[in-house]
This record gives sequence, C-alpha cells and structure tokens, in this order.
Amino acid sequence: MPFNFDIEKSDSATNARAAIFHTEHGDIPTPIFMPVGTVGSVKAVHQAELRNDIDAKIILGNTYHLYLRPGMETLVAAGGLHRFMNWERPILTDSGGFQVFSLADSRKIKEEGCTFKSHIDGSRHTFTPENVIGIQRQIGSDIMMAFDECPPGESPYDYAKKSMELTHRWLDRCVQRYNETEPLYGHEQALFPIVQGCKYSDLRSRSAHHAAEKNAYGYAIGGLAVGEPTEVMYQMIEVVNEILPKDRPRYLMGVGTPANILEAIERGVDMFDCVMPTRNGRNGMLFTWNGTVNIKNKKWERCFEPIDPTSTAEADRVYTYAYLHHLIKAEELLGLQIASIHNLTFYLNLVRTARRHIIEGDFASWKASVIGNLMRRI
RNA sequence: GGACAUGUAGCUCAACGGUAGAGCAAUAGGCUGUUAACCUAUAGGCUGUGAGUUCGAAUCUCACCAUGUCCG
Repeated sequence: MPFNFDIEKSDSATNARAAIFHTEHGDIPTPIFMPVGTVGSVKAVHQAELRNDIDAKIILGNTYHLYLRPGMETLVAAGGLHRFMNWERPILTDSGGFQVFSLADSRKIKEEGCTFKSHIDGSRHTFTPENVIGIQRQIGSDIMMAFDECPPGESPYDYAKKSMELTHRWLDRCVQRYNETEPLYGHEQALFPIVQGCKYSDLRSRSAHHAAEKNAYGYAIGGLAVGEPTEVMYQMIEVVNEILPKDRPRYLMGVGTPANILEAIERGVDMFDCVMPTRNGRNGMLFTWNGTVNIKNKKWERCFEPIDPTSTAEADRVYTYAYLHHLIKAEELLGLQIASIHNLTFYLNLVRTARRHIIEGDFASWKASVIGNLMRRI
C-alpha cells in the first residue's frame, strides 16, 4: 500500500518514533534526512554516490526552480523528474512557497496566488494552489507539497495570522485540485499540507488542526528556522506535534543542524531536509560526531588522517583532511564533491543511528551523550 | 658601455604636490523548505636606497641600486 506509515517503535521516554514510510519508489526508514536537489541535482554529488555511498532514501526537488528551468515541456517530454535525472528512489518537491518568501523583492501575493519575476530572465509568472499541484503532477514527485506562504520568523502577530489564513485557504484549494487530478506517470503521489503560524502557539495550534482535517498521508511543519530563536522553534514543534495525527509522518521543512535534528526527532518529527550539509560543505564546513570543522583553517594543512575511516562513503575513507584542505583552498571541484559527500553521509548516518537507538530503547540517553559535541567547533 | 622605461601590501596595479587604496593571496567568521563553488571581517606599506627643492614629496630634481627593453 503506498504511503502507509508503519511505526516500528515509539520511544517510551520521548515522542521519538522509528517507522517505515512506504512509497511506490521504495521504502523510507524514518527518521530520515532528505538531501536537497533543487534543480534536479544534489549539487556536486552524482546519483551513484547518492545511492551507494550516502545511501539517500529520498531527495528533494523544487517546483519553482524546475518550472523555470528546464521547464515543464522538457520534464513532461522526459517522462517526469525521476527519469530525467535517473533517480529511481522517492522524490519530494517543495512547492515554491519558500521562494515566495525568499524572493520577496519581486513578488506580489494575492488571494488568487503569487505573481513573481523569474530570477533567470525577469519574465513574469503566477503560481496558484491549482497550477502548483499541476506542475508537481508533471514533475511526478512522490510527495507534493501544498502551496504556502512562509513569512519571516519575526513577523508581527497580525501579519502571521493573515498569512496563515491565506495559507489555509490555499491548502483547501490544493487539496481540491489534488483530488480532481490524476498522476501522469503511473505512481501515486501524496500531498502534504504545511502548518504555519510563525512563533505564536495559538496560531500554530489552529494551523495544525486545519491541516489535520485534511486526512493527508503526511504533514509538514513550515516557517521555522527563519530567524526565530531555536528554543521557540522547539516549542512550536511541540505544540504542532501534539495535534498532528500520530500515525502519519511529520516533516520539519528546512531544518537543520545535527543538533536541531536530534531535538526535533525527540519531539516526534520524522522527516528533514536542509541545504546545510551541501551548501556548508561547498563552503568548507564539515560535520562530524566531534563537532564542526572549517577545513579551510590552516591547522588542517598537514593532517594526513582520513576524513572518516569508518564511513560508508569511499571518499571519506580514502581522502585526508590535508588533501581536502588543499582542494578547497585551490577551488578544485573535487573538493566540493568530497565535502558534500562527507556531510550528506554524516547526516544520513546521524538519522540512521538515531533510528537504531529509538528501536533499542535508549534514544534519550544516547542523544544526551552526543548532542553536546555535535555543534562544537574543532 | 649607452639610451629609455619601471621600482608602492605576498602578487597585479591605483593614487601623479596636500602625508597611500583596490583586486587577488593570507588569516578568521557566517551559512537552516539553495538566486549561495557564496557572503562578511581582520591583518598586511617609514611608497628600492640616499640626498635635495617645497610649508608639505609616492608624486618634482640629482646620485646610487635593482629589473626590463632596445642600441652598441
């Protein structure tokens, strides 16, 4: 059955759980981290490494970016994004809601939808809840996201409320269009509603109730890690997860650091995505169990130890800190590849290890023992 | 040996009478549903050396040193 969420083990001491989320492109063990592949490519990582070394179970694409380039004609002619990019496992597409927020310069949000100017050629386009569902049908993602507005973290209450209510009306329209359309490529597609409400508990609560009414295959928590204090983010997750159905996956959008992810898993989140492992990797930052490394720092110049001798990724086992230091300083493309592979492998290993401890029943003590080191700078 | 040119931050160059700036390199920091192989900060120069003109010289003059090009 597509999109069944089979919970293997719920942690007794926390809200963490270990499950399998079934899709027609394969099973996703949760908690899971999903590498971001905005334009049909996880930057600097090719599919064989994603599959074998990193062992990503699902990746992201972005509706806004794919719609602008290569465009829907090409994607439909290719037979959807899976075939276009040679990725057989599940794909989740973000709806472009975040771009509505981050490309605020040239946007106009109205009841009908959002008009914006392409950052590529300046051409004008409109996204509505209806056509965003249509575009995601054409992309053929396994999990489609509702079209939402993602307001800044420090938005005042009135704006947060208005924005959330608009997102709710847009969700109603997304669900309607979802129900009246069919997949184009023979595999079922899920639609995840997105909970908004900024840092206001009452709004978050209302939004979670509104989303839960849709009886969806899964739910997303959006609008976090956008400028509000981290503690507020954790509180909002608690408020929302109290309301969202326990037997469906919960996806915390765009988060985050390894520590953020463990805290959110403890609060009952199952799915994560973030550009941090890939972007920060390209910019010379490595995540490890002992803390974060700025590989550009002079102190790595002569460190001839392998990046991680026990890693599932060959690059981690065969290349040294000193070599990666050299490659990144020299702006060699191989450096971007190694750093990206390392960080994604670490993130997938992080959630895999968390999952194992949930099943073994000692998640809370394990988390407490590792979390202090994760964000330390070394 | 001679003529001409050029000597300014590690490198490439600005500033051409009012007491030195940039890019790159260096050294750090940042990055949370990717417009990001990106952005920010810091450090680094008694302007080749010595004398002179001037209220004031990287800037004008002279000598020397170095480098380059050309001519013998």
